[in-house]
Amino acid sequence: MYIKISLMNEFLKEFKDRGYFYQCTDEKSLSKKLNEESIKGYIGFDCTAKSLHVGSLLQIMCLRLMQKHGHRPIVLLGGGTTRIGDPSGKDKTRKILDEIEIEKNIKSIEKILKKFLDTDNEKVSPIFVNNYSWLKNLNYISFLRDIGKHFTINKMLSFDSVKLRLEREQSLSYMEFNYMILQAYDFLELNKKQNCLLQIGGSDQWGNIVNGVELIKRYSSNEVYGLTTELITLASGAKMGKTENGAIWLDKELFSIFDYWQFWRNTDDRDVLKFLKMFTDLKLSEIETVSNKDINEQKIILANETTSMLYGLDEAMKAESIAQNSFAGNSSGENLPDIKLDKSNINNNIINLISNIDKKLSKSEIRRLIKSNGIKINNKTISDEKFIISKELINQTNFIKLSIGKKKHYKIVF
RNA sequence: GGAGGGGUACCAAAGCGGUCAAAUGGGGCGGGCUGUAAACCCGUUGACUUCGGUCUUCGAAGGUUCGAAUCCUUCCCCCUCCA
Repeated sequence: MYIKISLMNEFLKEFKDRGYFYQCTDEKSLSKKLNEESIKGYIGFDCTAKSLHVGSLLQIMCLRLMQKHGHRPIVLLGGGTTRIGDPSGKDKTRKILDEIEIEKNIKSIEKILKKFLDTDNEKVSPIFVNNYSWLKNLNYISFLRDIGKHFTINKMLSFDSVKLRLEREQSLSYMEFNYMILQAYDFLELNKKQNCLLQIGGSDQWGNIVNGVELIKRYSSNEVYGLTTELITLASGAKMGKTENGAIWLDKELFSIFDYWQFWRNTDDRDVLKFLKMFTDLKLSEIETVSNKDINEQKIILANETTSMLYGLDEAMKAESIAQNSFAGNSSGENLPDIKLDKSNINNNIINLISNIDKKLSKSEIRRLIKSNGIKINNKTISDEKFIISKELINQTNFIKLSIGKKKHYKIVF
């Protein structure tokens, strides 16, 4: 298993050095292959949501890394498999989405991926495929005969995705049970049509990936490879990219650029170095230099790198200056993005005003916030829930600054 | 198909006729300490409120009762064992 460093392929080496690597079906042979030629490799994305979130970022980084080393990524948008639902890591059967929604999701997800990937260089530009195009026409009987015969139930039952579900006594439908076969079939299809030799996925995809590799071996005797990435565990034990208020979306409509920057800025000390390696383009040698800096500076670098990768340098800089401005003591909030409110909010009650800004907050919650000193107007704590937003509060430049807690600041323009 | 167990707030889990808007833990939120970190401490965690209260919640629908998360009936869902 051990490979001399000198012989190890550059792509694989970086894959490991950056902490992506979890396991590989045949590392030595894959390394050799990658050294010999430029190959195509694929990653499948689920299309249950209208956007991707930070949880998919590692996979996206893998696609970028392939490009960087001259290999061509295939992005499989699971229009077909999303109709089934992957049981891996799930306790319950997911909602099954309707077709129109899935198609919509696919389009917007593709758009996001294109922001991350190099689409100009023809040799490595990503190939987008939708497995619905081949899955929809499958004939059940011939599929069972050609593909189904290569799978034994005995083995399928031994895969974690199935085993765990059964052990926990949660039901697993026959439909979901078939998911792994379909994913294996996807790989076969991509191998046949695109000569795709590699599938990358999260470590929870190992079973599905191995199935594909073995199916191809049996079906066509081709040798293909599977590679999985480390499951990202945060120091706090929480899941990466999920907060109480929802996912960290890679789409400014769903999650603002500033909040995205803030997400990275607020990284746990213990995760900073790991994230710099995983989610930035900084060279490992640069990261070493960075890691000697003050921890908060490191976080700013991390936030700038990740934000500019998705939204461009200008936006990242803007976010940084907003942050500096709103967290540096008694700033006026000048640089915050404008939130326009109707003039009728002048002379309105503070509770109504906040409720108009953040629809998710109930009035009871706002009252609670006021009681516990969580609300500020122009940096002054408001302790009276009957407080009226008077004209006098609005400053020369025609806005007021509203702070909810320590981290949420709004510039309200009338 | 038969026998049993169970469905309680974001999650887990108590309650088993009134004192239950519902113990406790986790999570979340706010405050304190700090570094926009962690750990720790405090508060809070159904909605609306003129702060007096009012309204809606314990799988669903009915019923008994002055009064139900708690008792009864029917239905739906989950699990275990037997066939």
